[in-house]
Amino acid sequence: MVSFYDTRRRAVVSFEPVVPGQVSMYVCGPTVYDDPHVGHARTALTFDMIRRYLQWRGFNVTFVSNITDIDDNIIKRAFETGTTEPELAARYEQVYIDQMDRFGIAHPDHRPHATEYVEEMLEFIGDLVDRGAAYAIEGKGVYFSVAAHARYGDLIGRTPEELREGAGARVEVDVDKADPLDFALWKAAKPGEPDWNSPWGPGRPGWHIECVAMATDLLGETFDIHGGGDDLAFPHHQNEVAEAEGAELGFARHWIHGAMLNVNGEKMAKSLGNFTTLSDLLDVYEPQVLRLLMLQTHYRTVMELSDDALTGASGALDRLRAWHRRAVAAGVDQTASADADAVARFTAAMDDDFGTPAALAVVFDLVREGNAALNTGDTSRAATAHATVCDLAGALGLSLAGDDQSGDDALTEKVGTLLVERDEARAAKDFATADRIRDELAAEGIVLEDTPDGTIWRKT
RNA sequence: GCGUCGGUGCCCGAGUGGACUAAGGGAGUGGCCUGCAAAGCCAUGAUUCACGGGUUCAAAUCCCGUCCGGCGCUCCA
Repeated sequence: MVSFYDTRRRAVVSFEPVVPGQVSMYVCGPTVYDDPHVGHARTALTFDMIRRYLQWRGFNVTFVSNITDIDDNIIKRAFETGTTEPELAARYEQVYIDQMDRFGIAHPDHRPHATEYVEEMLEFIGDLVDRGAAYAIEGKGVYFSVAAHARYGDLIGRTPEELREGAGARVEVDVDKADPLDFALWKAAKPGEPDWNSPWGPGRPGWHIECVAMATDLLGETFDIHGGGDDLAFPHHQNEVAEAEGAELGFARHWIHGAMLNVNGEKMAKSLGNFTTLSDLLDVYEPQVLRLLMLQTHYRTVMELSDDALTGASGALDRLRAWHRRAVAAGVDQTASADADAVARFTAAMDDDFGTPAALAVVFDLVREGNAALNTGDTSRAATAHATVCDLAGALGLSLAGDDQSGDDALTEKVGTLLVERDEARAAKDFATADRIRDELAAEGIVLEDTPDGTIWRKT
């Protein structure tokens, strides 16, 4: 049975969806005002992995991930760059989608936008006000009353009292609020800011209310999993919980948070000068290298990004691909069925809080087994290993095929001709000529591998 | 300051009471294979898991203390 760490319950729990066989999950997406960085990619990958695994495991998954297309940062950035908020948001949303596509993150089933849900949010805020869980402050907006939610803080294991002590430690407290912990549901518009009409005057929705409105609209009042980056647990997710429960919605049954990504021991952030956009990184390293590196670290462990780590993952990916090339060249039966024992080990690792590092260890063990089998000519065992590796790696979103070179017919023909020449030279023991051809190809980035079943070539 | 998570080999990084191998990957070294390479296989690599105490028949894993670091404390994936 699938189990995972539930942030709110602070324990690994067995997972049983509300509707057997169906999983509904909502993951907080980005606020689109800048290029996505590698940290965004990690969170996206974490939930992409969870989604793919649950699907591989046989669940029918409905995956929702939003776009926050109106907020303070968007307004500020639009002003700075002399554009409008909708234009800015649309532009960066496209950049986000493009880069995540490039990284191999599957599209969500629904990608709602905050600005499409203002009606629902206003209705929701009105309900909270009617219930006495929220109050308006003239000229400022509408606030949620944390006093109405006794469990406030439970998502991060703190009590309201403890949180009050911390409130104001870094940010000035608004003296108009009834409680320092109260937060905005609706923000009154300042001059020049985009606004929507509401019973409390023109303004725009607060951040937390967006996700509650979108998640419950698309997934129902109660759904299975709510995810997001670890830094969102408080206040964002905590406030979502307060709002939803203030309106007596079942809301998320489980909370999953992905750990941050650090560079040189520090969180990736522009202010620290260690900000790497996903685009820049993928210009240097293949998407699959980054995916493999991230999967080799457990999703709840703070991960370190460095060139050494990326280079290491690149080597690991090469190993996977070399095995695949070799197996295919050896003509193993590609319709062989998977090794049930290995699949069981993989499943056990993944069922235990999505243990991708241990799951990958199973895959690499199979690669060694398969290579050893080919060394001894045991193609049957190699075929089983090959089929299993393909299945399991595929479940994690890893493809063994690598860059397809078949598209470049001219190159294929040219290399093919040279390889024939080289084979003839080798047969005649004219190694000087054979090596000269190999060197020429190497100079063009073509690496040769001689196997008993012929020579394989690939681009580096 | 308060809270929380963590410090494992040259590097990345699993493992949270017990055996089997402190997983797996990268790098290194030795061997095999190869005409030579590449790929691959085998072997080797922490007698030890920040440091100091403690509990236990048994600790990387639990407890206490110290040092160091990440994240959160209403911008944040």
